Amino acid sequence: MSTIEPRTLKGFRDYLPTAMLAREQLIDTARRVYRSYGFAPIDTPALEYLEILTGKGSDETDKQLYRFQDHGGRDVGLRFDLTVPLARFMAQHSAALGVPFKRYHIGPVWRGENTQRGRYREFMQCDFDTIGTLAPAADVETALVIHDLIQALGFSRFQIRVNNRMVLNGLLDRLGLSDRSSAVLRSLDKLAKIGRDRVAEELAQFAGANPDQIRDVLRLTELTGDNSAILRQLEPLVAGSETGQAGVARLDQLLAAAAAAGVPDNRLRLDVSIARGLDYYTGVIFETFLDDLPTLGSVCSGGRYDNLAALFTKELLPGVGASLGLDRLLAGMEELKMVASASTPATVFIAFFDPQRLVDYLRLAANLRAAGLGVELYPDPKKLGAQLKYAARRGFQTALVAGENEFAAGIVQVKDLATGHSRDVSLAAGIQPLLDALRDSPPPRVRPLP
RNA sequence: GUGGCUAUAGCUCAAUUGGUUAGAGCGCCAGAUUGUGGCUCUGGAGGUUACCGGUUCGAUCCCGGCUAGCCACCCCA
Repeated sequence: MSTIEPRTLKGFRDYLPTAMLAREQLIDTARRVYRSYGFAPIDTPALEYLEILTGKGSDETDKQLYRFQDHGGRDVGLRFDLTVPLARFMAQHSAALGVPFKRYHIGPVWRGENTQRGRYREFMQCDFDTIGTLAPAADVETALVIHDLIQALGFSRFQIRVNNRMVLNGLLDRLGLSDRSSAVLRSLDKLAKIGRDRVAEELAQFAGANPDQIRDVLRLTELTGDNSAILRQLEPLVAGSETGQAGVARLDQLLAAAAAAGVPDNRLRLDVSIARGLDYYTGVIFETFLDDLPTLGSVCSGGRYDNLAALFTKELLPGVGASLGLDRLLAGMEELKMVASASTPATVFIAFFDPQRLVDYLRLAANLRAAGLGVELYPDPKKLGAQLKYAARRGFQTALVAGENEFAAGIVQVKDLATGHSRDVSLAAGIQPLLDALRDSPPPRVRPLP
């Protein structure tokens, strides 16, 4: 009988324990950081009515939607991100929730686009957003969360690039290009990659800009210096545009506040050429790049969107937030050797050494688990060497070895699997001395870069 | 979605101008005086050369298709 070839769809992946432990640890870290700012968890369905999802991001995102008819003939789609479902969610529940509402949402999203390193068709996003306030404080807080998050995940060399759509829109308004802003921004965004000459070409070709307009847009690319220097050079460029000036003011405020809150200047960089992001962004925009993997793309992006919920309700529900691309970040961390090779979540290994003592091993394991430790008891009374090898491979921190001699003496051998050293701990006075011996910090599963 | 490159054991790679039983290292399993792993030694398992088809006396090798991965475009986490 022939077998079915086991395989997975393009862009979809299996996760083995080593990868999954790392994923779960990243999720735990994100959850901890989000909660520390008061964001509360929500969840929404993977599947939405198609009309909820279409027309929210851009033409491109509509093309990438996984869509089909369900068994009842309804047109449905898999969510493309977590922000559009949030807009729907808020329109439905804002009365019950009240504003401002801060939520985080961790879950998979699906995009039917071509795959590459760090680009998958199914991937996990970890969003946090603040809904129902236009306050600059919420923008600042978004930057702080991104910073705390990436740092908590073990990175020290990264850059959050920040810009504001109002600055760009104000400038384009002044130049009479606002009706072609998407095309202009798309070209401008490629600056770092294709250079200013080709940006100029594209501006003429795709945005129909005249030479004067092109020259003025390209002035944006000539800004140099630190954040405050760029701000000063930006001011004259938006002079006369109320929107543009407001945008510069908000950037100024954001950068000053973030710096005051302890974000180093080199980690939060004003970059007027970052423009992309989905069409729904209206204010501040964030993108986060790892210094050591600049080609990986942004691992945490977001911004302010003041009109998104307007598609679902007449109520004014502005929002600001960002999304951590967990799977992309993990792909980067694997490349940077930041992912530990442990494949067990437990730290304590108990060797099944004496076949007559199963009950004693089980009791010991139970006592340690009751104290909050992760404990695995080997199922077979195999050769001790083989058991220790198994334990070391899996990444256990400590092995407990007890045979006839130890039981007779009322002790257990506590073996540090990293160093190979072991010592005897008495069980005569109860489990506490053993717990003390095991209390040493558990192995880090993700190593920070030097 | 478009274009290019690639595809051999769990992983990294070999295999003379297409030639018969496709190899190595690492890993895995089992041993090396019946209580201690990471070093060493021995043995073993594991491949319809991604899959389907074509050319040929004969295909891992040449051709086509398909699937997947990577790169660029596009876009994005």
